[in-house]
Amino acid sequence: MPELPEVETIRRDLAPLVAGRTITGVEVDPGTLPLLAGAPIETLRANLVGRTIRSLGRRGKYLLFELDDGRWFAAHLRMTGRLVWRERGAPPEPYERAVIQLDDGHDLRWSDLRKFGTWRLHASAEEVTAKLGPEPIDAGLTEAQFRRVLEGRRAPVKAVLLDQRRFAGLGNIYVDEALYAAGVRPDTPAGDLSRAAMGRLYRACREVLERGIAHRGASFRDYVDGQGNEGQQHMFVQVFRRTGKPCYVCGTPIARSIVGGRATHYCPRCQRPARRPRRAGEGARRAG
DNA sequence: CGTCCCCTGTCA
DNA sequence: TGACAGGGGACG
Repeated sequence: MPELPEVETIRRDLAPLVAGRTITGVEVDPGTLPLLAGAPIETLRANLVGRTIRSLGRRGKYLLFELDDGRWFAAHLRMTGRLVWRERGAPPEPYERAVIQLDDGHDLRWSDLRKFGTWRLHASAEEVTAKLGPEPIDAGLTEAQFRRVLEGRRAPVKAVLLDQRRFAGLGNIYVDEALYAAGVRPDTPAGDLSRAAMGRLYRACREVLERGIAHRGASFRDYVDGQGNEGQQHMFVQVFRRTGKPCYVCGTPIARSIVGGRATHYCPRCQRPARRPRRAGEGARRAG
């Protein structure tokens, strides 16, 4: 469910509420096995209870609790996960699967309809982020570095943008929105994009993520922020789940297809195929 | 790389 | 009843 803007909104909500708090209890519904990826709940509890939370960070779509023993507790909400701050004794959230109790009388309530979310304890922050690419909104990510990730790739540009090892934080909503804003067709082989198109895409990725944060995330279905409230970004999308509705720019009906295994929405007129088709003999080239 | 799968619910 | 759902890991 949540992509970078949604996770960042939750982080900003919860960070001041959990920083400096000590964890006094951890309860997990035993029916929610995927959450711990096989690790015994007793082990997790032993490692968390008594620890004080130094800070709450985020990398890509991971929420990262920095603990006072130097370790990091990483939570990933996957499709339907929620994490909200509640007073102890408040009624359970819908599909509540786990509770982290804090020493100030509040709980972090973890709910997850589809049970895809994951919790894991890491020895270092680097261990969490080792497999993740840069975030498109990283201040240090230059346009040239962005292009380098796309260059030479035969995979659809949408698949490259969704691959968290290439770039961290983009998901299905923001990728479709970024490709629309850049005027790029999602199934274009990434390496076929012109330099100018890559530049537009670089800026579009940053803009859609920043706009998503400004609107506190997109609540199409399950997402809520750290207080349980919906975001606003779903009211501003240009193409995502607008299949058959007119493009806001040219009026052409928004098309839907499958790219990278995901439902994909685009304007067939505003988003042109690559202007730089691959030449003979270029087909086998690959980038590292 | 694409495909299947995890799980549970909603919608056509 | 079947298709589909803000994700990602395993597989071939």
